[in-house]
Amino acid sequence: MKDQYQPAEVEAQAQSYWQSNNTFAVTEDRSKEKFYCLAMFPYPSGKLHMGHVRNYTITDVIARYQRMQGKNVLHPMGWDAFGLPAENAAIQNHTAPAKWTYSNIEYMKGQLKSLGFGFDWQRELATCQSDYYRWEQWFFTRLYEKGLVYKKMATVNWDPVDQTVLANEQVIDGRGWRSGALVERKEIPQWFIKITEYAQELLNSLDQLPNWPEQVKTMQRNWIGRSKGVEIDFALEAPVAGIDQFSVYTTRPDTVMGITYVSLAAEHPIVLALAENNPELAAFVAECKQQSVSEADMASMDKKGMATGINATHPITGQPVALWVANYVLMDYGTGAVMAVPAHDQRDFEFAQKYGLEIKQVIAGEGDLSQAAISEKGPLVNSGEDFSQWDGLSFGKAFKAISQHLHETGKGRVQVNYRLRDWGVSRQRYWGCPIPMLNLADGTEIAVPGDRLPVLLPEDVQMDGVTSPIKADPEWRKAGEINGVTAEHETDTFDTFMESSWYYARYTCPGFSEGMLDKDAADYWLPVDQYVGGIEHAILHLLYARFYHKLMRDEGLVSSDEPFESLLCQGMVLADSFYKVNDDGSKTWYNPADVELEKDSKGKVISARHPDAGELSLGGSTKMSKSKNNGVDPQSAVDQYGADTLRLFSMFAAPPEQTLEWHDAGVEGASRFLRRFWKTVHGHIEAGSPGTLNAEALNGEQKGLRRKVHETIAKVSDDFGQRQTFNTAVAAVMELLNEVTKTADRSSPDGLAVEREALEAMTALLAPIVPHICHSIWQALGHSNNLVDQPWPVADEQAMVRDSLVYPVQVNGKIRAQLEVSASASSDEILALAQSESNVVKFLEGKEIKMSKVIPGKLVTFAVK
RNA sequence: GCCCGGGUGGUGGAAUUGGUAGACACAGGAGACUUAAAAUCUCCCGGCUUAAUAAGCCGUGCCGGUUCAAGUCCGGCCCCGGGCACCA
Repeated sequence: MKDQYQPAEVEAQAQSYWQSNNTFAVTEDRSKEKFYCLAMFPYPSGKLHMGHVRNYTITDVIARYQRMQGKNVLHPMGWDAFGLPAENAAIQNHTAPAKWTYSNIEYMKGQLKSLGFGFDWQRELATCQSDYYRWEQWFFTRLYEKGLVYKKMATVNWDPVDQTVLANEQVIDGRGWRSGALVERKEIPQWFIKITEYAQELLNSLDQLPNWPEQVKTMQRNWIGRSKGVEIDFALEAPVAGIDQFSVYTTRPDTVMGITYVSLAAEHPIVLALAENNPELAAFVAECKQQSVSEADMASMDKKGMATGINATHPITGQPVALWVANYVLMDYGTGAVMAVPAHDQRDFEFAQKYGLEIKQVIAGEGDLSQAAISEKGPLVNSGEDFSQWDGLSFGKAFKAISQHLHETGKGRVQVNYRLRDWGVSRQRYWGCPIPMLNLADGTEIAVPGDRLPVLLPEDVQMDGVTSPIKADPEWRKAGEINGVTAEHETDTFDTFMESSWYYARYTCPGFSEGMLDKDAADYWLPVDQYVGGIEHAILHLLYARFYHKLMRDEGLVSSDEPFESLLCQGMVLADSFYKVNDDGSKTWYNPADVELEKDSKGKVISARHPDAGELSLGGSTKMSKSKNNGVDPQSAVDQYGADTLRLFSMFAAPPEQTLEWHDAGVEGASRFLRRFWKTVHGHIEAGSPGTLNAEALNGEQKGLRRKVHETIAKVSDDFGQRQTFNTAVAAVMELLNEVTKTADRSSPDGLAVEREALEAMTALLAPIVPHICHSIWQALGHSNNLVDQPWPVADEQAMVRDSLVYPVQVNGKIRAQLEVSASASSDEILALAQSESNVVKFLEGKEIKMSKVIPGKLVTFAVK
């Protein structure tokens, strides 16, 4: 063993050992318990960032820990390779998205290998390869045949200058990111998958996921948003373009007597018909179209409306109700019409105040109706002469009575609704999986027949920055004739969530060419035992993957109901961001690595400079992202300190669920610890051969060290296996090394035996986190087996027994003394001793003891008056 | 705006079921070793009272409550982060 720790050499040696022994390749070994450990696969954006390092270190630690428990562990890796950034990069760098993507994959794969992650690389897959996406196409055609897929008009962001559809991310302050033109809403035909048919099951089976964070389940429940309400029909006073009625949905039928107007979406057929003969209304409709489709933008914009000039009839009172057009009502959600009760809904209240509409209280409650709506539920009031029997009813009773009345008069029905909307999977972009549909000259469409799959995406293309190459190429569209009718390929591609919704299943049989999944392999490995990924995926990705799993189950491809048995959502890795405002008001973001910081005496950043750009503004600590250019490249840390140091630091810096604010400082400490560990082992080996450990023959100090060893084993096992708090596990091992350095006795064989036991335990406990250095040390300690397969150490209860305990003594909740007592002392004995402690006596003197108690193993407490 | 999290020393964090707030580190300070530097080692390190110790008081975003005891539970607020369906 060398006396100096040399990470580059140690890491190269361990990595080549694993590679030549094929250590991480696994098969369906039915003699062992399986464990499928999965990290969310990366988008190949160019380089790894700290979020990746954090994510894959967590799964690698869990995978290696489970393997040391004797399990057959699958830990695969692949690439979420389709997506928008490839198109942008291709335009910028005058290359093709495929070429850019493949070269990123190659580079990032090298980085992953240099970090020593134990992936089974034989199972690597990239979603942009046709042997992957062909099965996604096949599956979509199956869903189409089953009636789970349909086409409808849906709204997109339209850039009128570039004549192109924009992603929400590409709309900045209502304008297209490249053209700067005001974005418009546009309706185009798009494909949808009926996730709403599975809404109830997706909701119910959340209850069968005890190992998912409560936070994520709550978010998904709210997203699905099951509600029970009433659909109510409104008749128009006079038909408009043949339409004589419309419907609204409400969860508050108890407030119907307070309806004073109804809001329609700008795209509502009634509004469109009226606008034809009303230029003012047409102008307002056009104005409503000039905004982004994102819900966040909708909710934060100014609420605007305009009276249509026509009335509907209140379904119960028969009174006229004014019809308004409002910019916050969207045709895509629900019925495109909303009943308004300004007295009991805050948004309606603000709208009514702005336009001077009637506010009619029909629910009793605390509050001032000239200031705000009373939105809490309460007893009904002002139901009117004909319906005075409803006055005083609670919400539940009113719901029943009013929905019953609507049902009997044929003007409404109780209905369960979901906030969840069907999954729109059409994208008007090039770098994605072609949607396997054929558009026929007669206006109908059919699925691409199985013998014509896959529909290949050409990779050798030129991007012009505006039109998708497959949309621009008439040759690509040509699909011959079907039953004598000319057919053309659909030129839209799939949402990339389609690929990430089933990759976890394909890892079980990545080379299978007979079908989407090899059922034997899929049934052996699935469900995933531990899934780890960023909290930002808590809703969309995880909901779509759960949905896909149920679709695959119903197709007979998998046997389980849920894809991910246990979920760990790591917090985001944040980094400081820095920008400069350009002349046109846009911002240029500078990478933290290139920014010089000036700090005050307390270490707080007060200003930032860039060598070229000069003084910068502070953008705060935000999620590492391309758009803010604040990704931190882990490569420099690997080059300087080695992979183990980076792995150790990223596990030590914070618990996994918590956001991690990245600062370079601190990595040094992890490196120092590894050097000390190496040096201690080296010194121990130089000191001579240990004797056989004889627990009975040890002196007090040796017993003390041994107790610490076994306490640490117990603590780390709990932290890895149950709590998943890797930071405290590392801290516990650091404490043990401090103890070894301080108290190890190298002058006797007994002392060396205790130290040997401590160092071997530390090596095994740290192996999942810093596998390279542990691999070397394990060999240096005379072992010839692969540490990866070494059984996890077990704490010896006997070694942890204590002779005496120290109790803090509280009087009225304040600590007044520390009391050392024999471990066998009774509560009464402990109380008596505590009462005679001089500093305790001081606070008990002349007072009446109201309560005294010993909490075994914890503390002694008195309450006095 | 709506849904979900978070806020503890100069910094990252610890405190697992209401029971010793600040483990373990980073940064900083003092010293040892060294011709010097790096590395390493030792000690100090929330605030206040005190020469110092003993000891005491205050202290976990803010305000209030429950309890012998609150970082932890309850009510109200402030700030920060994530998601909001076409970023992945």
